[in-house]
Amino acid sequence: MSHSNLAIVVPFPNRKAPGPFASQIFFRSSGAAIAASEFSYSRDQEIYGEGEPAEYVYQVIHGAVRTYKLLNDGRRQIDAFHLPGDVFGLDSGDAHRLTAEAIIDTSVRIMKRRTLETTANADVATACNLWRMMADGLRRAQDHMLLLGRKSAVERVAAFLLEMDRRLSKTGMVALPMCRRDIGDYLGLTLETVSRTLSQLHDDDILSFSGARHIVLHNRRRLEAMNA
Amino acid sequence: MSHSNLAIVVPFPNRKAPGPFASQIFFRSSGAAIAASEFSYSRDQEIYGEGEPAEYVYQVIHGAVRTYKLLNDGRRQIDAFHLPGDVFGLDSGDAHRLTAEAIIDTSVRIMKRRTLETTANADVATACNLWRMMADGLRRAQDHMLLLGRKSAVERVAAFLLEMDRRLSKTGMVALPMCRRDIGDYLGLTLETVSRTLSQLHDDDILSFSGARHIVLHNRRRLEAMNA
DNA sequence: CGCCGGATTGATCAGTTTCAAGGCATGTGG
DNA sequence: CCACATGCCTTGAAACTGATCAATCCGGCG
Repeated sequence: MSHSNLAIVVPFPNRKAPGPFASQIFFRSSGAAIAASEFSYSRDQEIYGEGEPAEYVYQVIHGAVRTYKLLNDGRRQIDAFHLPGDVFGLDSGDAHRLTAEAIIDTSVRIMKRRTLETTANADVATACNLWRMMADGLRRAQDHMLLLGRKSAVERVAAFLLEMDRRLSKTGMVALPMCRRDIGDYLGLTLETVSRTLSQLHDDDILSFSGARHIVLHNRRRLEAMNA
Repeated sequence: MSHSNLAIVVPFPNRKAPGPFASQIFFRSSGAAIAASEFSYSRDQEIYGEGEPAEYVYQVIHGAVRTYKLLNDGRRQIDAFHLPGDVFGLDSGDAHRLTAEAIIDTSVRIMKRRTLETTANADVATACNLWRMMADGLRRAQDHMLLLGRKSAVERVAAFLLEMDRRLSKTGMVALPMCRRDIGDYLGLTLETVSRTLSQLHDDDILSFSGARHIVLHNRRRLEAMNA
């Protein structure tokens, strides 16, 4: 799989983005070609650190990745969860502005930034796709600022559940790769508040559990109404 | 001034960005040319609304602009304040995702998105500048998510003061164009909390007032320490 | 079977919001 | 030129939401 020819193609440009930097990257034998390799990371392993030179762009093959920022005293804000198909590490000038870690065992495809830049300079389609991915990231960040700045705990958790349902629900079941603390650090809440809110939604028959990380949504409409 | 030839040029690519979409746009007689016009808006006038087709990109000439999102019940999150030189309206695919309003009487330079796109397709320098502006916006959003999700009221206000000091302090005096409510809606606080926090910083001799909207910072180091 | 990390739940606490009153500056009209 | 109206800002007191501290509890795994 490594060192194959690669081009960036967005299969359905008009479809709603399924997640952060949502465009899919597919292998293709013709057209602009970019060398790519596969890498694997185990649970909690760092992929890159804030401030490190940003040499590569990544696409999740399977697993899940969190990107975050820290304050001196350890407070953490998770910027985004990256799921299979998502591209991350594209934001960044010379240096990464976030830390990226595997949430669970994860494999990624990596591409050299420089190669990507060169390709984008020559190939308008590639440039457009990169632009679209960047714009998606910005849109997500803007929506998330509204959540962090103005939504209540229930509204945040409802938004999170709907996002995850949309992005990783296969069989009507949401299988969360991340722990309660990660969810809290994504939503600007404590893990206890996340847990309490989920329990409350369970009591209200809006969802049910099969183990803490497997959730079935029973009433998306009510969740959407809560999302404000 | 209207319908002059225009090209996007970043004067000091390596300098720290002074604000959102910080690159400066200058008139130039040669090189890629884009028709631009000037427009004026009075205090509180809407420039564009969320959901409207995004036909233009804007650059503040003088004045100040807020871009924000609303929830159904009127809760508001201000995404950014745009000051002279700043470009806004660049995020957006076909439709604006934010509402833009003049905070005070404001004049802007407008450029057609399509023209800009066409130019960017042909001119690598223009494309790079657009990319840089977009990346700056994303970086700002990421920093702001950390603030909204994890910082205390004092830390938020300290961050705001340092940002405004950097961006619009001429004579050591920060002349704020926006009211306390705007500041609150930017920082995810109420206007009362903003006011109380500023009073507290005044009591601690970190700043002084010449009227509510003219602030002199006396101890940037302490503010920076508070910024966490 | 028992261990261990993660999750839940409870009780209390703190920070911020909310509600309410009053002050100050600006500008307008008498 | 002054009085008053208006909008913004400050300040106070009380209420509330979510955080913190502290036990369990549960489930997956050795």
